[in-house]
This record gives sequence, structure tokens and C-alpha cells, in this order.
Amino acid sequence: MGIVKQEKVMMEKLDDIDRAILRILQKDAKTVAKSIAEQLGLTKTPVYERIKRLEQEGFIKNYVAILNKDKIEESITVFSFVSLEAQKGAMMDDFFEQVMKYPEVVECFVVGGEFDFLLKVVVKNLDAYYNFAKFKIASLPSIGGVKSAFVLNEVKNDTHFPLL
Amino acid sequence: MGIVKQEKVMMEKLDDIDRAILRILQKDAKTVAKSIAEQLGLTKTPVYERIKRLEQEGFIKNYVAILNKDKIEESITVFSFVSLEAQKGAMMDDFFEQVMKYPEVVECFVVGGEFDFLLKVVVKNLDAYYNFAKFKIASLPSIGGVKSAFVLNEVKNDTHFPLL
DNA sequence: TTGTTAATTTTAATTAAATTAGGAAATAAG
DNA sequence: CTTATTTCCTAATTTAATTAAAATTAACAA
Repeated sequence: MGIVKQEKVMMEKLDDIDRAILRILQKDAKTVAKSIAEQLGLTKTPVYERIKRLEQEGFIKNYVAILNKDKIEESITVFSFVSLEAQKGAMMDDFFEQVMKYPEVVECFVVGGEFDFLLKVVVKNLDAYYNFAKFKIASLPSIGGVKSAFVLNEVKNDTHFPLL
Repeated sequence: MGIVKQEKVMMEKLDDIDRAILRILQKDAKTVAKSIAEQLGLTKTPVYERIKRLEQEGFIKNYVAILNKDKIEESITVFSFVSLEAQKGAMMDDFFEQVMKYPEVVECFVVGGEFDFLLKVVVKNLDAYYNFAKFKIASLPSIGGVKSAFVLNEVKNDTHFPLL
């Protein structure tokens, strides 16, 4: 039995500079390295290398454009609260697989409480939502029920994680 | 009474190329103009100018980095369902103003149904959530009640608007 | 059809940012 | 204190963004 060589695992910890960079990029991913560097009192190279590290190590998942729904086309947002009759693991996996494929399901969470899943659904109008709920959700096996909350107004809709 | 000069309002309509560009940038805002151009069979200048137009006219709100919550620090996500005792307009505005300031409230929607507001809250742990719900929500005037659904698992969490 | 205008795209040139390389300063470890 | 390690800086290079000018296409009226 040989000596177990301790691999260098690299703790992948964040320091204050990393967190500051993440805070900036969460607000505006187009901020150029030079500008971030100036805000932090550094030059762009360390900033650049930290960003690359943060991407490499998975602290930054990806960069996306946030669109203005209202200007693009008619749509409504609905939260669907789904209850299962019996939570069999296999059933849930089927449900997830379907949900992943439905483009109108923008978010899906397993939750604890009065119901089992919470979906955020974006569709063209009420009619489209009715069809979605009836044929794409309620019709799935082992679904107990679906309640809906229609979004009347968006007060706040951030994408960022609240870094202290 | 003078003749009413019809201002050129610029219909700000999206064609298929615009939509294709938006679809790409929603998925990956770092896609370079050249690559988008190749996918669409164009050169980079028209792509560049369309993107600038889409930004200018507000179809693109902003660009953000999406972080990996789990790697950064301990946190839980909770949906809070808030009911008002009486929906007075002024009360609601106060509520919104507070909510806008709370960094732990990541999303806030006015909804129709069994309750009045739906919040997505990100906090460090259950204890922090208890304090948030008790002191920052339930204590506000005219709040009827707060129910909570704790996120056990994220199945899907997209930021994009489902463009047909 | 044909000429005119406006809009869009292309090519080419310029500017700015990202990326890489090598060495200096600060920090931590022995 | 000395060495090793990490982090940072300066400067050079590559790549992408941005601008400019000419060419093409589309729309439309004569």
C-alpha cells in the first residue's frame, strides 16, 4: 500500500476582491476590466485573471442578456402551484424531464409546504395558460392539482444573488 | 390651429433577424458579433448595429452574470405569499418601497388569487428567514398574513423570455 | 419598366478591450 | 531571515468592438 498523495484541491475560496467583482458583474456584465480595476484600485490583469478563475471554477455560471418582455410581445406570467397525489421518485423525475422541455416553464422548484412544485410560466395569454395547465400539467400522471397566481404587476425582478 | 405633424415614431418592430439575435444573447451574452453573424449568414456590422438598436430601444434591458449560489455561500430560497388586510393604494406603495430596499427580496410580484404578493427571498438560513418574515414583512402595516414555501430543489431556473 | 430614395449590408480601417508574457512586490512558510 | 508562493504590475500582442465609406438591395412613384 503506497503513501496516499494529497492532491492539491485548491480551496476555491472567495476573498473580498472576488466578491466585489461578482457584485459588479451581477449588475452589469458588460463592465470592462479596466473599469472594474479602477473601482478596486488595481490594474486590469489581476481583475481579468480573477474573472477567468471565477468562470473556470464555476462561481460564474454564465452571462445573459435580460430582455424587456413588454416590448417584445404580448405575454403573461403565471405562478403554478402543483400538488402530487403520491410523490414517487420515478414520477417526479418524469415530471422534471417534461418540465425541462417546456419552454413556457421558465422556473421550476421543488418546495415544502402546501404543495410540491412551484412553476413560473410565461405564455402569450390566458387561453395559452389554460391549455398549458390542462394538457401539459394536469394531464401528467400522479398530479393532484394545480393552483394558479396570475402576475398583475412586477414590482421587482432581480437576477442577482444578494452578496452581503 | 396648425397641421399636426406626424412625428416619425419608428415602429420599433422586431424582424426574424432581431429575434434570432435576442435568442442568442439571452442564452449567452458573450457570443461575439462575428459568431452571431456566421450563424445568421451576415457580416458583423449589421449584427452589431442591430444589437445597438435593440439596446437603445430598450428591447435589451441589460447584461448580467449569473452566479452559482451554491458555490458562493450558504443560502436558502423561500417564496413568501403575502396577504393584505385591505388593499389601499398608498399602503401598497409603501410596501413596494420597502421591498425595493430589502436586498433579500430578489423578486416581488402583485398577483391575483388567494394572496396579494408573491416574493422570492434569498437568505442565509431558516433563522434569517424567520427574522425577515417577522420583522420586515409581518410587521408592516396592513399585512394580513405571510405563508412560506421553502425551496428544496431547483429543477429549472432560466432567465430568458421564451421567444417563439 | 425605370429612376429615385431610403434602408441594409459589405468591405475596410480604426479604436478599444481582451489576452498573454515576464518580471516585481507583497505574503506566507519554513 | 530566507525561500517559496501568490498576487500584482508593466508592456506587448491578439482579438473584438466600433466607425466610415462604398455597394447592394428593397420600396415605390413616375
